[in-house]
Amino acid sequence: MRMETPGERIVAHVDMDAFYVAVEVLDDPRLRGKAVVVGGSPAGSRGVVCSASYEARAFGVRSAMPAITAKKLCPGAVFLPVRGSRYSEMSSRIHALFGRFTPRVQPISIDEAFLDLSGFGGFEGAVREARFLKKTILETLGLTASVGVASNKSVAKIASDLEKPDGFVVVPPGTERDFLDPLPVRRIWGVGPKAGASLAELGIRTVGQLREFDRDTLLRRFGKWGNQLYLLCRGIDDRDIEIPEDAGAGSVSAQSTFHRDLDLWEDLEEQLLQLSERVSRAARAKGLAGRTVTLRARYPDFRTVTRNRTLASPTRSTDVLYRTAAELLRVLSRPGDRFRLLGVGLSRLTDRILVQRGLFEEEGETVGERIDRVMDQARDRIGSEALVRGRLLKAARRRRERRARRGGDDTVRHHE
DNA sequence: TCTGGGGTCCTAGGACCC
DNA sequence: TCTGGGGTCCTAGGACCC
Repeated sequence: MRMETPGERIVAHVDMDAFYVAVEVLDDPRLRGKAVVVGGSPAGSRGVVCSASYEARAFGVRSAMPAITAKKLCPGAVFLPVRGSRYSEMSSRIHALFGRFTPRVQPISIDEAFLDLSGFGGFEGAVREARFLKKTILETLGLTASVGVASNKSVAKIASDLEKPDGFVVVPPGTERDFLDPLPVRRIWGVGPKAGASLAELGIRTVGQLREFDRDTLLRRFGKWGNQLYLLCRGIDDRDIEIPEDAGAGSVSAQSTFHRDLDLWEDLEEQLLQLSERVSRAARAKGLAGRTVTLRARYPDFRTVTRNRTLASPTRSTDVLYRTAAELLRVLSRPGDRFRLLGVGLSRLTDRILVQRGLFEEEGETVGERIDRVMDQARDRIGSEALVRGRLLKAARRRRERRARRGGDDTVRHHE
C-alpha cells in the first residue's frame, strides 16, 4: 500500500446516467427522448422499477417504485424487461475504459467507480483528466456519465450526483464545507431513511446543521457510525481507494418473489431447488465454495426472517445446498404458512476447494459433484433453460395433474 | 403505492474455551 | 460453590447501497 498524504489525494467518482435505460436507448435509438422504464415488466407481476429515463422521472417515476405505481404515474411509458447480461457486458467495457486512465480504480457497482486521479499534475490536471474521461465514455460507448472530482471519496460521490444527468461537479480542496453545508443530510453516503429520520428528530436537515453537533452526541446516538458522520459532514474522509483483491470474501445468493404466495410444500421445495441451483452454479463458476447456507423467507405481510447453518466443510454442491435450505425451511415453517419469497445464500466463501480439485482431478469427484459438472457443461453448450433436473420436472408434472383434477383446491395441505 | 434482486457492513446475544 | 475477563465462532436481524 503506497503512502500518500491525505491532502494530496484527488478522487473522481464516475456514475453512469440511468444506466439500464441508457443501454436500451443505445440498442434501440427510437426510444430516445421517450419515457422508458426498465423493470417490473411482466404484466401483473410484483416487479419494481430498476431504472427510469429522465423523461419518465418527470412524471414522478423513481427506481425501486412498484411497477404498478409507475404505470399509474406515467401510462405512456415504454416498459422493458431487465436484460442483465447486456448491462454486464457494457459494464465490463466501461470498467475497462476506466482502467485505461488509471490502474487505481475501485468499482462500486455495475455502473459506477472511484478513480484515483492523484498524479495527473495536481488538482487542475486531475480535473482535465476527468473531463477527458467523460468525453471518452461518450465518444467510445455512446453513454453519458456524471462525474464528481474532489479531495476524497465521500465528497466526490456527492458531487457526481448533484447535477445528473451529464453532470460535472468539481469541489476544489478547501471548499468542502461550503459545498456540503447547504445539502440535505440524506446526501451523505450511508444516511438512509432511518438515520435520516433519526437526525430529523434532532432538528438536523442539512449537513451544515449536522456539523453543529459535537462528536460525543453523535457517538451516543449512532455508535461507531456517529464518528464517521462527524467526519463526513466536515468533508473529511481518509478512506483510500480500495482496489479489489478478487475472490475470497463475500457471498453468493439468489431470491425469488412469487407471482402469488405459495404454501404447498412441493412448490416451496421446487423453488428452493431452483434457487440452490442458481447459487451453487454461480459459486462453481467463480471457483468458490461456502460453509454457511442461509435461507431467507418472506411472509405475505412482508415480515422477513433468515435462518442459516454452518457446515463442517465448504460446499458448492446443488444437492447439499438444496437439502440444507429445505431442512431450514422445514424447521422454520408451521402448518398453514404462506410465503411470498424464498431465498438461498452461501457465505464464508473460500477458493480452497479448487486446490483439492486440482490434486485429485476427477478422481475425487463425488456423484453429486459429477452431476453438477455435467449439468454445468451442458448448460454452457445449449443454454441454461434447456436442462432441468428430474426433480423439477416431477414437481411440474404434479402441478399439472393437480390443475387437471380441478375441483381439488390448489392450496390445501402443508407438509407434515 | 403494496413493496425486486444482489450485495455489504454492523450489532448483539449466546455458546464455548482458556 | 455463586462467579472474572477475553477471544472466537455462530446466528439473526437490520440499515443501507445500486
